[in-house]
Amino acid sequence: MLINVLLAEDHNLVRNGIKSLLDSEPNINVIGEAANGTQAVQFLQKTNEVNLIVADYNMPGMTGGELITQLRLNFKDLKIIILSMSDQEKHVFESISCGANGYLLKNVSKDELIFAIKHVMTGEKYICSELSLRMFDKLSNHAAINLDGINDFTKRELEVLKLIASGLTNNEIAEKLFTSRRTVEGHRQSLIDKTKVPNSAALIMFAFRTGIIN
Amino acid sequence: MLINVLLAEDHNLVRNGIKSLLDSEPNINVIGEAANGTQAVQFLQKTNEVNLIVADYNMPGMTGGELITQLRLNFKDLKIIILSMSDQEKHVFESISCGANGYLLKNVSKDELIFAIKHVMTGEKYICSELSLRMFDKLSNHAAINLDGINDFTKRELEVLKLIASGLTNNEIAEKLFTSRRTVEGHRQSLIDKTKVPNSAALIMFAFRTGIIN
DNA sequence: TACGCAGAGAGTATAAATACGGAAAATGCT
DNA sequence: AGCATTTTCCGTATTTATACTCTCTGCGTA
Repeated sequence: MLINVLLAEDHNLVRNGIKSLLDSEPNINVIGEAANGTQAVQFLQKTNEVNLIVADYNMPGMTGGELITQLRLNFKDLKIIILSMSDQEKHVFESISCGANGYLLKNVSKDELIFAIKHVMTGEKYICSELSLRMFDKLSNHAAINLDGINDFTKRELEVLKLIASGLTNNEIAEKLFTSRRTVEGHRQSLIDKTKVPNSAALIMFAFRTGIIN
Repeated sequence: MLINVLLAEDHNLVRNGIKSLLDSEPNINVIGEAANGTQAVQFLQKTNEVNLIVADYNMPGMTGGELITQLRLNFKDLKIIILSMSDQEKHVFESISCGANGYLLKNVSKDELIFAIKHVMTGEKYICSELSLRMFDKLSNHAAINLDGINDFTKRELEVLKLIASGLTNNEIAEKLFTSRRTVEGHRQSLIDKTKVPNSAALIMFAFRTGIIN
């Protein structure tokens, strides 16, 4: 199965490098190149042989999100892999939610790029390993503290904690729980004491990190 | 570069299947097989030619975590890839934190298995794409609100937001930023206004969910 | 049964956050 | 350069949170 690839990247040197990498792979054929989003769209309109586009997130003219949206709208079966220098989470989220099938950092290996292309062609999504591991770290940090068992809150305290997090004041919480404001304040206090944080804002941070809230 | 692999898996059929997959790959050589953790350790003690072990998480005799810990302790340079049917997060966390270099679900493709082996041999960690995407979903739930573009904070506001999150009071923040408490309060207020939340606790929640803080 | 202990509930006083209002400085756009 | 907008800054009044201390109740146990 031959995969026809369109390469969209504004820096000549980078584009040529990637092209030569892909050309050395028997099942992958770079049939077009573009230096910006507009060129890429024009190329796709001329021919319908492209299976997959590998596009830089940061190209002049339009943002990565705009490009993806437009591609997804006009070329339904086209697979889209975003190559980016940016490890900013919001770019990853934006790309995927706009319809990209893959998101790779520019420091991926040749092997990973080729695997990603083949994987995406099977209909799956792919996020590069480095980003995956970073997500893993983030999640495991949350989970790790949870296992430390420092936090033994009472049911009532947990109840109050969740209501604080949802933005209610002590008074409102008191009404909801049919008790007095002072009692709620007491619970809030013991939550703060137990977690050894200085105030409510930090309490929410703690609860979030430990996975009590999410 | 030839990679010598030890295959540890208690089900004969599965083990044979994986062996035939790997044998068809030119750079990978399955030099040993084991049906449980003990056999695997014995094999490794007899020869020091194994570069990488592909081991099932659930084998009789010892738990996955125990096996990994023991391998990591006694065979320092050995790369460890865990193959598992379990997508339970805690197994992934446990495996990686015990020293595994990779964690794959048993439904990975041949291509992904081979890529994972090569990737791990370069010294990197690898978690299979399906699990990565699941983590991504988890995190993107938090970040989804981020794309709504409600939040266009000024530099100053972001600075204040992070300090609030770290548990400082308005006064302390004021000192840190060489400004007055009233100014900080103003920033806090506009943060609350912009995010349309009722108070600071909810503000922290918002910031967390949108990925501004982590 | 008496004891200690932990959770729930509460009073008082102080510190801090929030609402409302407004002015100077910086910035962006013709 | 001129205008509108945003950002930064601050004052006063009110509401809310925090600190400290205390009682009451249920529960396990010596």
